[in-house]
Amino acid sequence: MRMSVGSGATIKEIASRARVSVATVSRVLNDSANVRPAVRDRVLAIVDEVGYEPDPIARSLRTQSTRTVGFIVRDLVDTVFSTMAQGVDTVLRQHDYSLLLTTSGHDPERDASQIATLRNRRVDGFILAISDESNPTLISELRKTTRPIVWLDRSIEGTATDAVLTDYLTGMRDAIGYLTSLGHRRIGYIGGSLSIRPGRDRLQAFTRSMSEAGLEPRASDIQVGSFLQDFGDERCGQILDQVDPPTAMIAAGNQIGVGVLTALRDRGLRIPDDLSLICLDDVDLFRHGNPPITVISRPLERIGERAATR
Amino acid sequence: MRMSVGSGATIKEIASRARVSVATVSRVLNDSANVRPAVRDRVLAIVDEVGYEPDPIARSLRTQSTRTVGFIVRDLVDTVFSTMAQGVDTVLRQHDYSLLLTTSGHDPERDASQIATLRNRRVDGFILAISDESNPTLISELRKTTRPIVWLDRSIEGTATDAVLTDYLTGMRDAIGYLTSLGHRRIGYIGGSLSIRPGRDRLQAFTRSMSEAGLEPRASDIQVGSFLQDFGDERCGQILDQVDPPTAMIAAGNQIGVGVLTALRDRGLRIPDDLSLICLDDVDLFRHGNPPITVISRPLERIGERAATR
DNA sequence: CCATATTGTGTAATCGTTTTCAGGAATGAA
DNA sequence: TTCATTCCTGAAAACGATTACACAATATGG
Repeated sequence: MRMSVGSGATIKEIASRARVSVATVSRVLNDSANVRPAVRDRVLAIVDEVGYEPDPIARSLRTQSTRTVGFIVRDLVDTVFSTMAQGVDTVLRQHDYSLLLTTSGHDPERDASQIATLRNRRVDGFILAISDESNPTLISELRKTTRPIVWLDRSIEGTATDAVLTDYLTGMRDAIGYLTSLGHRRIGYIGGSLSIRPGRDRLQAFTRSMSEAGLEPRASDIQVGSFLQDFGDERCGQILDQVDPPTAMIAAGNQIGVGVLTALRDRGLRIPDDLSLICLDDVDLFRHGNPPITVISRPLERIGERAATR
Repeated sequence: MRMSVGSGATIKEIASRARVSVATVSRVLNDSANVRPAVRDRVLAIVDEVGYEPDPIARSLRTQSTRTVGFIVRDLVDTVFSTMAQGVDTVLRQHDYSLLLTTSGHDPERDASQIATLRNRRVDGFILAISDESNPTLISELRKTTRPIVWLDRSIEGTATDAVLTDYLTGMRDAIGYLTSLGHRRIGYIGGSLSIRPGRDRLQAFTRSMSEAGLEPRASDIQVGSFLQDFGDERCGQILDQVDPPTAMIAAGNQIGVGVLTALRDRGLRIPDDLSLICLDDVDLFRHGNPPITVISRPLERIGERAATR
C-alpha cells in the first residue's frame, strides 16, 4: 500500500508501460545522453499520460542534491528580513528550488543550531544573516559546512564566500547633508551591535559623514550596541535627557527607530518640532521599490547555478 | 568520494564499529523493539563518539515522512503573514520539523502550483491561507492532496480539515461601540475580498454590529473586494468624495488601512479631525502581545503530532 | 564487405536508511 | 531433559531514483 502522491506512479511503471528500462526513462527525464527520438517520445507520452513526477527524495538520495536552500533570519516579523525572504523565495521559485526558512531570534547559539539542522537536512546552500559574526560556536559550526553560503550584510573572516553588502555611506551622507541643510549641528546617533557588519558600517559611515560635514559629534550623542527596539528606546532616552540634547537624531534600523519614537512619546516630544529624526530604515527602501529584492537576486542566481553545478 | 555532511559516517560504519548489524543500530536509534542494554549502550557510545546522525533523506525515502511542513502565504512582507510564519516556525522547531515556506502573491493559480510543488516534495502537512477559497484549479489541486491541511482563517466546503478561525465579531463590536461613543453615526467600511473568509466574516460582523448599534449604513459607505492597499486607497476616495461623506471609517486589514491613509493624505484630510479611522489590523494585534502566534500554535502542535503518528 | 566508431539500451550497483522474516539463544514450564 | 515461549539479532528486501558498465545495433570509412 503506497502513499499516493502526485500520480503515485514510479519510474518502474513508466518503464514497463513504455517497454523500456528504467535507465532509459531516467535518461529521457534528465534529457541526458543519447536516446532515440522515437523512444524518447514514447516515454514522454506515457509520462504525460500517467502524470508521473519523479520522487525528489529518491533523487536526492542518489544525487546528493535537494534543490533546497536554507535561510536563517533573526526575526521574520522585522520587515527587513521578511522582505529579504520574499525576494529569496521569488528567485528560488524560478529555479525550482525551495526555501527552508527558520529564525534565530537574535541568538547566535540558535543560529548555530539552525545551521546544524539545515546542514543535516542536506540543503544545497545557505543564506545567512546571523546575529553575531564572532560567536565561536557559530564559527565552528560554519567550519563544518561544506555547502555554499551567501552572506547578507555579513562577513566572516577566513571564509571565502559570496556576500551581498550594502553601501551605507552614501545614504548616511545624504541623511547628514539633509540635516545640516536644515541647520542642525548637533546630531545624535543610535546604532546596532558592532558584532555584525551593518552595525559597524553604519557607525563608521556616520562618523565619517559627520567629519566630512565639518561636524564633530559628542561621544555622549552616540550610542551603539543593539538593533532592538528597547535599546533604541532606552539609549534615545539617555541622549535626550542630557542638559543640552542634540536637535536631530539618526536611528540605524527600523526597530531602533520605533524605540526612538517611544522615547519621544514618553517625554512628550514631537517630530520635527523638538527633534528631527532620520531612520535608516530598510522598510523605506522596501516602500520605494523593493531594492532589497533586487540586491538579493543576483547572488541567488549565482547560488542556484553553483548548486546546480555541484 | 562522499560529500561530507555532519560526521559523514553512515549507519554501516557505526554497525561495523559496534560489531552489530545495521538493523540493530537502526533499532537503537529508533529505540524500537528489544535490544540488549549492553549492545544498546555500545552502539550509542559509538554513535556519540563518531558524531553520527542518520541521513534524513534516506530515512524519508524509506518512511515516507519528511518531517517538513509547507506553508503558503500571499505576501510575506505583510506583517500578518510574517507573524504567522514566525509562530509556525517556532512550533515546528520544537517538534523537529522544518518549514518549507513559499509565497503566492495573491494569485490563486500560484497557490495551486505551490501546493503541487510542496506535495511533490512530500511535505508531511500543509498550512494554508490561500487567496481564493473558490478557485477551481485550487480546489482540484487540493483534492489530490492526501496530507493533512490546516487552514488559517479559511474554510473550504467539503474538506474535513483543521482550521484556525478568528472571531471577528467581538473586535468589530468594540470598534463600532467606540466610534458611536464618540458620537459617530455615519461609519464607512472598506473590506477585502469576499472569496476568503476574513472578507466575509468581517463584513458580516460590520453589518451586524451596526444594526446592533441601531445604525443602518448606507450602501455607498460600504466597499468590499480586495485586501490590497490600492483598493483601500481608491475606494476610500470614492467614499470620501461623496457630497456628505461618513465621519468615521473602518478599514478591514492593514494594507487597506495604509491605502486609506494615502487617500486621506491626497485630499489633505487629517485624523481624527476630518475622519476617525479604525484599522482592523492584525499588526495591532501583533503589537499588543502576539495573539496570532498564540492562536496559531495549538493546531500546529496538532499537525505535528498527527504527522508524527502518520 | 569488413573493421571500427558511434549510438542506443538494458542490467545491476548504488545512495543510506527501515523493516520483514527467519532463526539462534535464553528462559520457563513440565 | 525437553518443548514451547520469549527475546535478540542479522540477512536481505524494500524505498525510487541515477549511473557505470557492458554489449548490441547501427553508422562510418576504407
